[in-house]
Amino acid sequence: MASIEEVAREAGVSISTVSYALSGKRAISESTRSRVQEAAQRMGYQPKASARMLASKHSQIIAVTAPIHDDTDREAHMSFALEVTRAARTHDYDTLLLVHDDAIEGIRRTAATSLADGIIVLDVDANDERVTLARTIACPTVFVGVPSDTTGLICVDLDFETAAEMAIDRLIEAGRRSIALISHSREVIERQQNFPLRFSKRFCEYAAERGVEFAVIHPSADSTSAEISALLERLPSLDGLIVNAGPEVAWRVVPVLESLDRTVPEDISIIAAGVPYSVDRFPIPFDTIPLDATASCELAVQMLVDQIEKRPAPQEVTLIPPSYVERGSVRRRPPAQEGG
Amino acid sequence: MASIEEVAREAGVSISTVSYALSGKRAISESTRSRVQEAAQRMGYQPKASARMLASKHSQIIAVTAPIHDDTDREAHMSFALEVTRAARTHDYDTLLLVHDDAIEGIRRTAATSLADGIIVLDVDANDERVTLARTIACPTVFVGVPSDTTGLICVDLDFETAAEMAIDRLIEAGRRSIALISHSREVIERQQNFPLRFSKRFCEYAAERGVEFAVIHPSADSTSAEISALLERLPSLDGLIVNAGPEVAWRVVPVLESLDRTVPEDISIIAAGVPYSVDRFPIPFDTIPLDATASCELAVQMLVDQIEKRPAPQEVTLIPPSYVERGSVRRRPPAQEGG
DNA sequence: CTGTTAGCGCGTTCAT
DNA sequence: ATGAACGCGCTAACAG
Repeated sequence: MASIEEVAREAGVSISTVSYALSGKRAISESTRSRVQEAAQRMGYQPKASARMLASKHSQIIAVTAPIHDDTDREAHMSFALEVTRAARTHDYDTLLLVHDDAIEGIRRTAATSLADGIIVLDVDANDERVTLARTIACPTVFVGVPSDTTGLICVDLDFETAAEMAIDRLIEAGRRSIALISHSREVIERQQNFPLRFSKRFCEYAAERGVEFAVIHPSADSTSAEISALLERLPSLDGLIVNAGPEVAWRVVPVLESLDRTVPEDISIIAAGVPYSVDRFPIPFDTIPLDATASCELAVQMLVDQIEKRPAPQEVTLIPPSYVERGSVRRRPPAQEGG
Repeated sequence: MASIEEVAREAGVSISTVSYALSGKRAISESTRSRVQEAAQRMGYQPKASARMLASKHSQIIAVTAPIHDDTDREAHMSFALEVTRAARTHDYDTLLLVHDDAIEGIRRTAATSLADGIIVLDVDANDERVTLARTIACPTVFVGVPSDTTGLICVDLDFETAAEMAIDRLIEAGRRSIALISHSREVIERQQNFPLRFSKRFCEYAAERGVEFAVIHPSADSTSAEISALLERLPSLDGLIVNAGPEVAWRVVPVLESLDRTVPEDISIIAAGVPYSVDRFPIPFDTIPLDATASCELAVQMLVDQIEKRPAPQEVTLIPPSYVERGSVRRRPPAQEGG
């Protein structure tokens, strides 16, 4: 309510002195500074956001675009939005949520009106329309996720390729030789959400490289049981599973396997990889290569703020190295009797 | 990028003419208006948000506070945040997300700096600290949820009391005489999140009124099975269940009942009431009295915008009448053989 | 009734 | 440490 002018009067100094005293952008004698600060305190002075924005050319607002599809995991979405917001606050930014069906409109508008100083793009598809847009607007943008053409973009994400390798390595180390990937549903794949694609692509390549038998399925929550049954018919000697799918699917895996007379982790060892939810409280907790929303978002916000504040952002794509958390769903198997 | 001045020059008129032509707040001859509009279009003119805010004293921004606890249902949270955002856009407002641990700070700051024109409060506890704060700030506020003392507040929510009655009535109509409520976890209750309290309170009152046997349990996801077993020992003739709990609990109910040799809906009929998630794809879809995020949020935003734009908001508390959706989880039971 | 001039809102920052 | 210009759009008051 109180304006800078009233504070100035109260403290018996000029307006600019108040501004400098409070912002610290110029040296002010200790006595005046404290008088000013007390006056500001007393009157509950808060600079009007609009005036500050107009004068400083910074809104201290970051727009977050998170389009919602029917198949999006809202829980994961919320976690990322939450973490972006948290991280932004540590840099003194607020976040504007753009979840409208027309993401393009929101981005264009917030950028064109200088409502937002920068943009965080969540849930990136391989050929995301927001990619093209990001190149045309003059507003710092960071993608949490990696589209297929990253030219001129700044992207942050878990290193899904290495995660896939790591998961396979672990299973092979445990003596597993027939490994399947339970990937995301067909809808997600068709929409070309990119991290499931990247993960499954590298899974296939690397499994072939390492010379193990492998397969990929794309169940939805409803079809989990049927798809796993079919999988076991195709790969009767299946002894390793990597789960890179939504929680609804993931948490049905063990019950389904048990109904098919397979024990976990003895008959079949399981790793959840690149999943943003916690698998602690599953019937059998899975070894996990977590998709850490906090880490991705903090890094993304950091890079965005660097861009906004003109610190040069060095590289286009930053991949976060995966980590491995053991919880007992992978067990060493005695070497199979060779050749039957 | 282009300013109003450049548009004025391009169109060969004064700045104010441009403003009036674009805002429509005064009549402008058709010829000039179209010239102005074309010029604005051509130059991609968008008024700078900060300047507009400063001049108009409106930010066109609504702050949304949604504190996250360990036990909050992030999916539901996201749905509400999403719906508020959608609704806000239809009134030409954007939404600022306040999920910081310190909700108070966020509210105070956005209100004091006039960053936000109004505030939507989600996930309201019975004695929510944000209630006191809302009374002290001069910023329009609407609560989605009803705290215990609503003096001077504007609140919108599902009518949980009537929902409880409706669920009981339905079960009694179906010949059920021993009804339990599966309520939210103990953590939620201890935090005094208010709608579970309101629902279970009315459930007990009304069940007693109607003269049926009743009980309430508060399982967490992990303890669902154990708590339901115990419930059946306490109420061996249990034949009706009302579920007002999170999805993790809800979706375990049927498997647990089946493991205890109870069939649904024959032995035990079930209604999900006041839940914000879809129960369509449960093993057995439940009859539902939905907690409709869209309806609540649209109404809340409408009332907030009315307040902001000084249309008088008449009442303190607006309760949305519940609706009943049949999906086949309630079945009429032949009248029990009286007295054994 | 249409168009213009002028002043405002409120911090920030340069030049003195 | 201060006065004054500035950022940019809105709108009341005035003129044609």
